[in-house]
Amino acid sequence: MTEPIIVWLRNDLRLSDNLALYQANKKGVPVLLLYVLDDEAAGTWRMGSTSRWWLHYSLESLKTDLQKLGSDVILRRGSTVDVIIEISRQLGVKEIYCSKQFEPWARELEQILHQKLEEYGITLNCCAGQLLHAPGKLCTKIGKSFQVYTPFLRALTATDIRIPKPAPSNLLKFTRLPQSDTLKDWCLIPIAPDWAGGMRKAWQPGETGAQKRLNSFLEKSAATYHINRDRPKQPYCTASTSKLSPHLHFGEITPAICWHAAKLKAAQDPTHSEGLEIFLKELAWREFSYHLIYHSTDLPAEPFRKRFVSFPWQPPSKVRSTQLKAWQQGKTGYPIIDAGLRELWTTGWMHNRVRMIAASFLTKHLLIPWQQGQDWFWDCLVDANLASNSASWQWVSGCGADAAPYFRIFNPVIQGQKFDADGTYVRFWVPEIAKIPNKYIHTPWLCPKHMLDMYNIKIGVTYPLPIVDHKQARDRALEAYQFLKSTTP
DNA sequence: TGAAATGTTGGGGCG
DNA sequence: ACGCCCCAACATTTC
Repeated sequence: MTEPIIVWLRNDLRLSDNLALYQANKKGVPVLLLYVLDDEAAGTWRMGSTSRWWLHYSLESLKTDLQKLGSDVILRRGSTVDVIIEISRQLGVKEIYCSKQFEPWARELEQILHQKLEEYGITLNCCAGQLLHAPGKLCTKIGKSFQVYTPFLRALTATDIRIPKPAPSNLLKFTRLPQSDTLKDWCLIPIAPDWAGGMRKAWQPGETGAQKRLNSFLEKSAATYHINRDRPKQPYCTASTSKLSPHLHFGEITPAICWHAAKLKAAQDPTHSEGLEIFLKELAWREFSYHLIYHSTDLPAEPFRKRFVSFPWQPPSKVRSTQLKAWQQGKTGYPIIDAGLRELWTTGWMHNRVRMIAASFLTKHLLIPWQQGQDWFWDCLVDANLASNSASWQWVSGCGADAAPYFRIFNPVIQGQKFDADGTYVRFWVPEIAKIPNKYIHTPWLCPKHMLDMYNIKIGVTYPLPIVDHKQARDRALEAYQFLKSTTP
């Protein structure tokens, strides 16, 4: 009886372009797929409730796909190291394949596992795949890591992107399957209360859903992506953006697949090339985030630009907690911000432009530390990704790599008027002010009283007054940022 | 992948 | 006819 190879699945819940699976399967011996839910290893960054919701359906979808090949995935909870060693010894496994993952805790886990397995004479093969290039590979001419996005992008596009591997057409069956949990055991989806209605409406987790999303993006949205990506219009519908982020995060599709598909489409149809150029740049931002967290493992906790360590954030207080809560619940009194936070709460996702506006508001108008926003996003986002989340929060608040300058403070009114000119987005997510005409949809507090009376809207009662005055908040933020000038970089 | 303040220009109304 | 003022519209700079 041949002993099987274990393919330890992590954020690579797919069959196509899965290098670990592909290489293991080439060996011609039975392949045992294993997923371990290990909250301990992830520590602070254990999956949030929304990610867990996604995970449930992503695994379910994977199971369905595997069943078509007569296979399945073993589910276990607990310490990854213990589980893998237990199963390996039980079945006499000599070789394990997995995808490399680059979160600091995941790298640590990989290292520990590697050592432990060595003691038992078991080999751990970590394959690349979740990124276009292994972080650490791209560096400047003098061998340093990139601090700025544009040169990083140049280096990235100058390098060949690997060709995706096909999904295996058959897997050797393994009959002596070890004990497995069921998805139900893990209680990943909410029962009472069931808060996931909006998520179900918005998403189809899993590899099939990911491929559908990519295809519909390439067909329907890519041509105008460079223009429409900044406009958060239609809720739930195929948006002007790709909405691939959660699929990419869970590895239901790889950036390499997206990259080549976009390149191919642009070559076939030149009218799509301008939009697709921008799409590729967005994939590169994702890479850049991983590049940053690879070289700065404290990125989720500490400002990249160290002079921000002593930045005068608003100290914890009752006022600050109240403001944070208003922001989280979408009750700041600024329609575009409230719409964004409510979209996040309902669907587990927020449009990119709105993420920037909302993050700028939290860190600059409210002077609340970016980590607080990061934590909220971590728990609410279906695409919660340690690298992107921390790099982006730092970017917005001015302390990140190649960050937005500190004085770039979004005016939530102007941003709303610019990118949600007809108020479609705001009206959907903030229905209590939906009847207000366009002219005042982003400034309901300026709407003439007789109109508000007509619509039965009471600003300060049925919809909040702005929790801070824009001008005052802006001046306060600029003042707070003043000290950075005198500090050495 | 800003916004606001400040500076400049040029057309039109007007004496 | 001409200068003056007003103020968009656009450009520059400052935060």
